[in-house]
Amino acid sequence: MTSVTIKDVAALAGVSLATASRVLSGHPATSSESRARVTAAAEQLDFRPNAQARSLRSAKTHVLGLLVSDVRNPFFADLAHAVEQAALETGYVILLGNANELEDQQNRFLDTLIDQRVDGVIVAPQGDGQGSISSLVNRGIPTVFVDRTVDGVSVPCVTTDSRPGISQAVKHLAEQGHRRIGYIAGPQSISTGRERYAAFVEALKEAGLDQDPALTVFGDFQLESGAAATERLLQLEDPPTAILAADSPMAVGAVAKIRERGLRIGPDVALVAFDNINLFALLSPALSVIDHSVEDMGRIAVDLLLKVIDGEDPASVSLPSGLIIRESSLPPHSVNTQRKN
Amino acid sequence: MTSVTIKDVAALAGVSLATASRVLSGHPATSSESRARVTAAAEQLDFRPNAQARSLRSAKTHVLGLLVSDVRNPFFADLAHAVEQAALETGYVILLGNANELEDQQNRFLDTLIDQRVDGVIVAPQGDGQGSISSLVNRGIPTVFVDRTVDGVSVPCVTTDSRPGISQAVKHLAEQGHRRIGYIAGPQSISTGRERYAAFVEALKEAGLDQDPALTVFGDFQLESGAAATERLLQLEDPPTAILAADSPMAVGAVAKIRERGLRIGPDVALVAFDNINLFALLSPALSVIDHSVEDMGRIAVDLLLKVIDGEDPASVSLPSGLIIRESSLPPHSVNTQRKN
DNA sequence: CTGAAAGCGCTTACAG
DNA sequence: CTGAAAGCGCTTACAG
Repeated sequence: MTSVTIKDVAALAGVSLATASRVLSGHPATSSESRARVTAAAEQLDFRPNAQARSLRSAKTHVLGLLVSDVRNPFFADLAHAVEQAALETGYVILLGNANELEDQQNRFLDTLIDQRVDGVIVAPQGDGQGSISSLVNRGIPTVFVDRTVDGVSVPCVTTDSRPGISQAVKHLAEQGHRRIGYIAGPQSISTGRERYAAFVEALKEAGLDQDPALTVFGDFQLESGAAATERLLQLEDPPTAILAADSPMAVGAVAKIRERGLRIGPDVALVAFDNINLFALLSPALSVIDHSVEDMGRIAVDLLLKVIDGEDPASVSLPSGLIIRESSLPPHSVNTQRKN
Repeated sequence: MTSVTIKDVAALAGVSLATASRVLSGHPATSSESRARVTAAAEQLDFRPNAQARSLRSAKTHVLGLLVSDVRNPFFADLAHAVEQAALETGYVILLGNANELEDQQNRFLDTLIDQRVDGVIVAPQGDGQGSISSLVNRGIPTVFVDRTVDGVSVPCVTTDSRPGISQAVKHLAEQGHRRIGYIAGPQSISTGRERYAAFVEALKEAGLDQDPALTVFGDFQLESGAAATERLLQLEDPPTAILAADSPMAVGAVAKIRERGLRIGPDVALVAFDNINLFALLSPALSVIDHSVEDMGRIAVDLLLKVIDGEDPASVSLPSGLIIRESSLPPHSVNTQRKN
C-alpha cells in the first residue's frame, strides 16, 4: 500500500515537482511538452492525488456532505437521490450520512464532515442546534437545511409548506362525514413535526371538527411508533373514523396495525399519509397522500448551497404541498366504482 | 472560517505543539497537569483536529466507505442502515455512496474514497472490475464485496445464495398448477442478475416446466424496467400465468403494470418478488417473497472488513434464502380464506 | 514556462 | 514527561 506520489510522477516525467503539480491541477502556465510527459507518467503509474494533502493546501475538497434523517424512509432515499443527481453536474461528490432520527448519530457524522473539511453540507437536522449543528455554523462552513429547520439557526433552507396539504386533507375527510380524525404526529422536537401538528390543529378548527386531545398521538417518524400510535387510537372508547399520519414510515405502521386488527382501510378507518411514496399508490385501497416535490427540494438545496459557497446569501425557499385523493379516504361505494382490482 | 489549529490550543495551554498533540491524540506520555490544560484549552476554543493533516501523517482516517447500488431500492437502504449500526460500535464512521446502478457513478464515488484515503470500503459492485474497483484492490485498500461480486476480483465477500429461494419459488408455483412462469431478470452484467437467472433456469428444468425463452425478459433492477418487462410478458400470445421478479423495484413495477392492465394479482397473474421489503406484506394481496437477511449481511460485511484491515484474510460468507408464501401466489379460494381485508 | 522553497496542520522518532 | 525538528503529499507565490 505504498502510494504513488506526485514525486514519482515528476521523476518519471523528468520535470520538477512544481511542474508536475501544475499540469495535474490544470494550471495554465505549462508547456504542451511537459503536459504530455506528466500526463503520460501519471497514467502509467495510475496516480491519484492525495486529497488530504491537496486540500490541506488549497482548502478545497470538492466534496459536499448530505445528512438525511433516516435512509430507510423512502422520502429521504428519494431526496438523497435527487441531491446526488443535481450535484453530479457540478463536479461535486456527495458524501451521504444517516442520522437514523438520532441526534447523537447526526453529530458523529457532522463532526466527521467537519474533520474532513468538506466544502459544504446539506442537512435535514435533528435537535435544537446545540451540538455539531452550531459547530458547523460557527465555523462558517457553508450549510443549508433541507426539509427541516432549527429555530435560531439562520441558514438558508428549502422546506415544504405543509399547511395547504394538511388543510385540504382535513377538509376532505370532513366532507366525507368524518367528525373524529386521529392524528399520528411527528416528534415536537423537529420542525416538521411541529409545523404539521399546528397545521392539523388549525385545520380541525376551520372545519369545525372534534378537537379531543386523545385523538393525537405522538410518534417518532419511524414505523414502529406509527403502529403503536394506531393501536392506541383504535383502542379509544370513541375511536377515530379517519387517521392522518405525519410521515410515510408511520403510515406504513398504521396500515399494518389496522389490518392486524381485522379492519378495512377506507370503509372502517380512512387513512391519509404525508409523503407521496410510490408504493402507496399500489396498496389496495390505494392511499391518499399529501404530496410535495422531493426532486425540487433536492435540486434547490444544491442550488442554495452552491450560492452560499460562492459567498452569496440566498433566500430560503418554501415548496407547496397538496392532497392527492385515492381510495383510502373515499366511501366504500366510491371505492368500488374506482377500483379496477 | 479561519480554523482553530493545534497551535492555538498549545499557545493557550502554554505547552509545546508536541505536547498538545500528544494529549489530544491520547498518547500516554503526558502529565496530568498538561492533560488538564490542553483539554481545557481545546474545549474553550472548540478545537476540531484537521483530519486531512492528521491522516496525512498517521495514514489512518477512521472512516469507512459503503457503496450501494441504489439507495432508492429498499433492500440497499436497509443494508446501509445495517452496516451503519454495525460500524457504530467500532468507532468508525460510514460514508455512504450511491451508484444508482451506473458504473460511472460508482467510479466517481470510489475515486473520491481513494482520494480521501478511507481505511476500507464495502461495495456492492457494478461492472467488470476494470475501473475504480481494480484501482481499489491494486492499491491494497481493504475492500469487501457485499450482495454482489465481480469475477476475477478476489476480495472477501458476503452474498446470498439465491438458489434455494428461487428453487422453492418455482416449485411452489408449479404446485399451484402454473406451467408458464415469466421471469423478470436482472442485468447479466451483475453477479446477482446472473446467479438468479441461472437458478431460475435450473429450477424450471427440475420442475419440468415450459422453458420458452420468451418468458424471460431482462431488466436493469430498477422500477421502470420491471413495468416494461411485465408489459412485454402480458402481451405475449401465450402469456405467463405467474411472474417472478429478480428484485423488489422491478416487482413494484410489475405490480403497477398488472393493475394498470386491469388484471388481479393472484387470480389472474401470480407474483413472487426477490427481497423481503416490509411494504410487500401490506399489499393486497400480500406479495410472496424470497427472503434473506439484510441485517446479517450488513453485520458480516463490517466484520469481514475489520478483519481485512487487521491484515487477516477472512473467508467469504454465503447466506441462505428461502420462500415466504403469501396470497399473491395462492389460488383465489385460498386467498379468500386467508384474507382479513 | 519552470524550479527551489515555504508552508498547510498535524504526528512522531530523537534527544534530553 | 517534554520540546525542537523533520516530514506526510501536495500547492503556490517568488524569482528567474
